Amino acid sequence: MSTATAESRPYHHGDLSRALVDAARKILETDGPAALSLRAVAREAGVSPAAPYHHFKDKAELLEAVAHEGWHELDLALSTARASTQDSRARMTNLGVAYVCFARDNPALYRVMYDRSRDKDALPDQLKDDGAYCQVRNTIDENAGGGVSEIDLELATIAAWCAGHGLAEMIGFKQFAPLKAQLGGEEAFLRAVFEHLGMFAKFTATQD
Amino acid sequence: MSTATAESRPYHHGDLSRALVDAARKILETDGPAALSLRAVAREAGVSPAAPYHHFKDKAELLEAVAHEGWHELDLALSTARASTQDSRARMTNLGVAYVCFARDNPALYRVMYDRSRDKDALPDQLKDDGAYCQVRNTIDENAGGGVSEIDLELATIAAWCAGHGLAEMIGFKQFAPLKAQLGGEEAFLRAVFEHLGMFAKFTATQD
DNA sequence: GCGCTATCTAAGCATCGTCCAGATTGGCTC
DNA sequence: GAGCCAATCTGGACGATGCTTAGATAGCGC
Repeated sequence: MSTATAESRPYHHGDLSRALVDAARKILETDGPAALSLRAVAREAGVSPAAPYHHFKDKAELLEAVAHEGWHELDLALSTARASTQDSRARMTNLGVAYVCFARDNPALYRVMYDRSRDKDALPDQLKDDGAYCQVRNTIDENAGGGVSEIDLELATIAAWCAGHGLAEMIGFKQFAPLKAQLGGEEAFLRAVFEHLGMFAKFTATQD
Repeated sequence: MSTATAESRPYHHGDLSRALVDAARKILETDGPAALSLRAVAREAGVSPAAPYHHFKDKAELLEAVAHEGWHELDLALSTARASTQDSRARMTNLGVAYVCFARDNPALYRVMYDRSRDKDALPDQLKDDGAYCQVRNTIDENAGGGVSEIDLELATIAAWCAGHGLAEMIGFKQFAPLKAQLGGEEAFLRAVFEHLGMFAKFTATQD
């Protein structure tokens, strides 16, 4: 038959790549990373288990596409945070808080993003050029007034990024619950930790 | 037959739990986390695929045992690092370097350790009482001369731990290679990042 | 309107985690 | 020392997974 039945999709989907990525993200949000099988994605998209292989080489390549979207959305979140204040010290803390909040609000997506990175032993390349990593570096540079050596700037960015990632992975840990309550909520806890990090102390300590 | 053939083990292994954990660790080191199936572990231990279920409830419980050993060994590594110098500032950096080096030298084991933690949304409990986390907290307390509030001490420990974990997960990333070369090796790179973190700046900045 | 080719399905393979029924045997009781 | 219980281990099975292959379908350029 040339057209689909009332229930089923037409034989050719139209935009399966897009639909598969959307299905994957829906499963991630709903059931978490453990439930994210290629077959489940195909099921969610209403398509046979083999169909995805015409759009992605394997499961890893699908996850790569999902991760790519995640990094893009993280970019946006950091851009917003960076523009949120004029105070150079607060801006840096806001950036950190925004980073961790993104991970907290999209835990499964964030996990996929970093799992892919670890498999490749590398962060996505676009981060360095105009992405989230670049935003952190620029913010540090602005805070320091521009007179920082390239190597110091890079080290400070790495330090900040690692701290943010570590906190992002652990923000939900049960052991932190009492401290969060004591400090008046999760965001207050986050700010306190970031301020304790004293990162960029090298550049901003004299302004204290 | 009552005894085993020349090739095979006796019907009852004797200490299968131990052998299974060892087999799992061997597979982790040799082939990485992706190759770590329960069946492969059983194969490595020379036992049927169902045998492990008489010693561990499921695969997760086996991994839990592996992770437990990993945390214990991390404790030892940090103890050694902590005793390596009298200088309070250097001691803290040494602790961080030792942490990351452990992760670098046991990447698959470290991954299992944290994967288990994320599944439970908690670090292992013994860390708080007399384990690695406790060592970091004590070292910070010593550095600060003891006059730190409980809450500040906790925040600083969390900050340090998160930074260490973040760096541990990314130390192998390709993007850092040029910087490592420029600084004269991986350990020099590590020290530089940790010093840039300026963590505990709150407690030690005045000693600069 | 024809055919090329991208897209999709159906069926199958090896592997996985887990369970069950039954074989084996170490160690306690008498 | 004999006998039995319970812990341990095997073989086989089930459903699910990632991926491949052969063949069905249909959009699109000519």
